[in-house]
Amino acid sequence: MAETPDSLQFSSILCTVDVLPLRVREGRLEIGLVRRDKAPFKGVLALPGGFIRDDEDSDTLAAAHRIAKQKAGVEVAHLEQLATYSGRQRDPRRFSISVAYLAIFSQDNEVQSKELVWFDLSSAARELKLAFDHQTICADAVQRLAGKAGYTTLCAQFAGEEFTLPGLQEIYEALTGQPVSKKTFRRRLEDLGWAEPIEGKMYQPEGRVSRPAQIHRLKQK
Amino acid sequence: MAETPDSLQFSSILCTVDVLPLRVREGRLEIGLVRRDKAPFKGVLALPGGFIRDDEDSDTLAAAHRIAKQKAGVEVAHLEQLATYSGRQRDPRRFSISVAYLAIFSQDNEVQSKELVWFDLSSAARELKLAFDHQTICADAVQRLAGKAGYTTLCAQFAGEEFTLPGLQEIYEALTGQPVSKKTFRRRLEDLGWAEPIEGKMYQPEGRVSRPAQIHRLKQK
DNA sequence: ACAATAGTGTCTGTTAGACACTATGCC
DNA sequence: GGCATAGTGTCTAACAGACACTATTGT
Repeated sequence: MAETPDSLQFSSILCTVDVLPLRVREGRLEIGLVRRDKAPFKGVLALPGGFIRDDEDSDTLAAAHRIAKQKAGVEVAHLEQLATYSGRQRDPRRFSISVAYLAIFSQDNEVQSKELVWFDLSSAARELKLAFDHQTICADAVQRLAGKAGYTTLCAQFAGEEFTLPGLQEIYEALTGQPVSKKTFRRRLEDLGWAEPIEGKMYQPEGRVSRPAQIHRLKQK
Repeated sequence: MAETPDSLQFSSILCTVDVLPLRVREGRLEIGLVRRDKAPFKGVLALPGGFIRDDEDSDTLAAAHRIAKQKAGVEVAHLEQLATYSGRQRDPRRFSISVAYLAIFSQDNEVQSKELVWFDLSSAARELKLAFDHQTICADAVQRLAGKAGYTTLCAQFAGEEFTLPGLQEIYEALTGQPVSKKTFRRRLEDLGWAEPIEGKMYQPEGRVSRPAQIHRLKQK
């Protein structure tokens, strides 16, 4: 790694982190965007982001945590690195590097933020005009989420501590964009074996006239 | 992204790229490492890497290309971003960011390099003492390669322009670490449909007494 | 003919999905 | 009982893997 003289080690590269605030509402996968209040791209929709503070942040994950908390007001359930975007062209000012993180907000505690505006993620990736290369980043996120929904506990991150199987399935379908048969979904869950029922705890929404659903949680270990 | 005053935009963050030179030889997935000739970690095995030159490199991918070419001597068949590693602790000098790239060298043109020393990747990830957090990076690479071997053209990148199905299967097994039944492997390939035989072109190694194998290539489009 | 590897045909156990059925809550 | 949703049983068609078979080369 150390190939260049010390004089080169202070670079003029912009080091930033962008977060993709994500949630599932009413069966739709949504992303929270902000309207930029500064140049460049003033007034344009963008991912929330910020410079890495090498004095405050211990690493880029910590920077993502700081930015997510600051923009969303609540603690993020799960942060996961998506990819890093860079180039001399992507920021009109100069060469920039941005490490992008998926920031998953669970249905447990609603985001209360005046800054964030929520959009359907796949629409944002296809139709919205976003600042920098943020549209590309959103498109990559769609891919990643669909790919990992099946064989990881990602869906449960969106759900929160406790969840019902119909609720989890709704999240799964929002992430993949595909409907699944109820039986198939539950069988796969059974096989993976990372969920367990909370004995005797049921979920019945306000004024809903139907059989209540068994509440589950992630197994520890 | 622009939240801080201009004075903060020149950071003292070390921006680097690390490449993971990868190849398959005799059914083993190997990684090429260098022995560092400078501090920190002088004399220790490490991934080849270098600082991002914001004047020469158009982005981190270009930087990875430059470094791969420089260390390996030949053109790399495929470069793919793995992840980004960062922190105030990982480099003893100061806060550093490193974007890691998988650099796949095909069996078409052998790497001729005095600098690179080749190790079994999974052993390197488990047993070798490497500089910085390079051991973690190698472990992540093992995961990524095993995961993507099945449903992408990754194996074909290792093979090169033209390949035989037995050869491709050997690569697949090296990446996943698992044997596959010949029938299953070929059926999957058939279903995915991204390979096609080159009519009439066969492969017969020097002095091998056996039926020759049909040579294939990737379909365009 | 034989050794060695390429490539195929077929059988069988497993799995995904459709669909119909039962269960349980509130009115 | 009726409605709505939760959860299960079962059948079928597709698929994966094992294994044995055929094919093609050089000696």
